[in-house]
Amino acid sequence: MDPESVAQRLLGKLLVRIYQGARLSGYIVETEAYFGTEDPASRARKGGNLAKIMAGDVGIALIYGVHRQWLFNVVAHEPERIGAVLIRAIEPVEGIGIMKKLRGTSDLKKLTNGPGRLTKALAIDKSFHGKPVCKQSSLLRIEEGVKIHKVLIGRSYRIGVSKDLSKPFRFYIKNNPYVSR
DNA sequence: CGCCAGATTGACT
DNA sequence: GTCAATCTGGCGG
Repeated sequence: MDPESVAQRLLGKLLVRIYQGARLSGYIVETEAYFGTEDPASRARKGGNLAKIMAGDVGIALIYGVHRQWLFNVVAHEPERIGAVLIRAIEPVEGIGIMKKLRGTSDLKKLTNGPGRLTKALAIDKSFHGKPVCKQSSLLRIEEGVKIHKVLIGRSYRIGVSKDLSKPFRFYIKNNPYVSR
């Protein structure tokens, strides 16, 4: 399936991290789709390891490091193509106390409302790079969540990229307080 | 191994 | 709103 469709379908799903035996989780409320050579904002555009992973098996975690943060993506694309979905924000559900400790803040609204923030709150680092997120046994996985009605899904251009495509590829749940700024 | 751009965040005016 | 710290990844030498 193409990244654009997957990005929308991931909204409302539960992102689960098993951390020291405890469940940390949150509903995915904001995503962005990234492509291959035709996407000026994608690092896969220039080839390299990231492009290889983005062209490989779907449902694999891709951890991308930038600005001293880890950004969490899931590989998703059609056969013979390149693509991934960036998870930009989640709504905290389980293990909120532990997440606050990992993030070093008690402000619930700012706990996971950004790509770098949610990886810190869930203790996601490069050790998850290349690991599957669709397996029940995985320490980092995506489970069924709540169903999001189509009319509640907003769409905009991607955030923070210097050169975007001519079509908006950011998706978020409208009126949800946990989407990024 | 050095160089440089960048999918961010948090502090400060 | 503005600004700079800080490090990963790709590439050239």
